Amino acid sequence: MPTDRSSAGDPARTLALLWREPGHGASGRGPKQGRTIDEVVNTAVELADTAGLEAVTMRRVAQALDVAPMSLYTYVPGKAELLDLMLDTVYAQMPRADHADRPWRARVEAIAEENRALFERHPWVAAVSTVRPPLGPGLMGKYEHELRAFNALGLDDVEMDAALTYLLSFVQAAARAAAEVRASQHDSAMNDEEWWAANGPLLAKASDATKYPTASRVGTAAGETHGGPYSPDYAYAFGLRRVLDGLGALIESRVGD
Amino acid sequence: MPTDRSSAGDPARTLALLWREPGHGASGRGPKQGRTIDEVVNTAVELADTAGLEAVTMRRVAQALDVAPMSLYTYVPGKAELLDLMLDTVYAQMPRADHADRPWRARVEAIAEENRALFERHPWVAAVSTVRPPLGPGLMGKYEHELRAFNALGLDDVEMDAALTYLLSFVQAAARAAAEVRASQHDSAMNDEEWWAANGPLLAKASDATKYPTASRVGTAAGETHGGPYSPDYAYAFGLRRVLDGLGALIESRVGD
DNA sequence: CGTTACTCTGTACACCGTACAGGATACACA
DNA sequence: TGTGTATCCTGTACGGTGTACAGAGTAACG
Repeated sequence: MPTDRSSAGDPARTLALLWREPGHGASGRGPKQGRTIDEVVNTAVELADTAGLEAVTMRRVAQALDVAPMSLYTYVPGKAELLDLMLDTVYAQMPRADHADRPWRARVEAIAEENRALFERHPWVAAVSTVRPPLGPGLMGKYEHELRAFNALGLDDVEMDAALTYLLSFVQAAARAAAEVRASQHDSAMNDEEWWAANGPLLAKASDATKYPTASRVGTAAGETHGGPYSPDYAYAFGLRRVLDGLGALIESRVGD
Repeated sequence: MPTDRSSAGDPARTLALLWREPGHGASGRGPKQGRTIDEVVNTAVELADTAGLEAVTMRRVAQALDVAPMSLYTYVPGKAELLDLMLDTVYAQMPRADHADRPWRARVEAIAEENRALFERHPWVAAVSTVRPPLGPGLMGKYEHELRAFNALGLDDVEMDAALTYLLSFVQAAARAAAEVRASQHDSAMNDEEWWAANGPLLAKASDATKYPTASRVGTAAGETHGGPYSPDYAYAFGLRRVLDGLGALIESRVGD
């Protein structure tokens, strides 16, 4: 359930919020705000971390801040912009250690790991859309940092962006799948093994192995190996190697390295 | 917004529905159902195709069938199971041409294209979760067909499953991104170019290019090349080459080919 | 000191999935 | 043939969502 992100509403207002420009209530007239934007955003992030993105409702955020729901709209134009601010905040908190002296594979793998850690600490991030990202300081710093991993590899600017997008898209897809697995185990009250045990026999009866020989052989082998129909960890490890090899084919065709 | 899928409720009931087992109202007592399950599912699919997944509500599906909303619950245990049936239905309609005589790259690329076509005809499919897929005839046929592309490449069963999962995950992520771009252009009343034109200058003022030199250089180059912040077509073409190269490194390490 | 801009709040609306109870229907069986 | 009963269909209702709107209170400006 990727929740809606800003893109609606006034882009200028959204940018001003992201960069914390003083605007809006700068005239000073009227009562001061009882909370700060950062308190609102941090509360929402904590709520999302502990209770999931679907728990981030204007009413619940307001309740956590001990404020009436409609008061939030004096801090933020709407929920979409709040999500933008949440995203940029967690982006800003990511580590930015310099990897310049390491070989390119290690650099790229480090970027992947940093993002994997982000999705582990904030699983809800995997569920929100990242086309048209929130152009705040958090994203800019992240983008700058991550692009550097692709420096001096013989790629042109457009290819650098594409390579990074490709890498991040893989990590996000893996994290999304992992989050979906966790969610399905949580709200179905039966874990993967139980589900597999309950569905396997029924499935064998309904579909016969003679009609889908490859599928039943491979599916059974994979299911037994992973202890369920899908293993996020294995999929990430397997996929990351392919991603690195795929980028390697491009990079090594450009520079001897 | 990946909507919830079954996994809740009785797995046996769901499987019986997917395989169209006669069960449930088989006793014949009472009035006959005025619609068929297929009518319900097909109506929901059409609704999703033309108006998006968020338009698929029990009320709207019922209205399209000229039936009271609660009547749907005599055909289907709930919305999650309806989604399972929708998914399996569109899976069943995918082409299954035999690619056995073509080289492996062409086979794998054909699988990618078939899925890309699926996501183009039914954009909502990209938004629903595929861990714990609906184990119906549609999915089984698809799985069987797609696994064959990885036959005789020296991969063991677990690797075949992982390779296919990796490929499909890429295509789905690309389709998701494409759908999100379309959605953001649709509901924000401004297309990517307008958004870029509106945000570019503001962004340049807020963030300065000296602080994010790589980001602004690369971002500008990519934005100008794609006519916006993200080009789904370019990302797909770029990514598919990397995916094939990455799988190639694995495959060619197993068999001389 | 009055005006005015601003914060905060309660109420209300349209929508969602679906639990529940009751009426209509048509087969199974005495 | 009459009756019991399983099933279909329906209307109403509940708790949830984001947020539009109107009003009350507050503090700085002219």
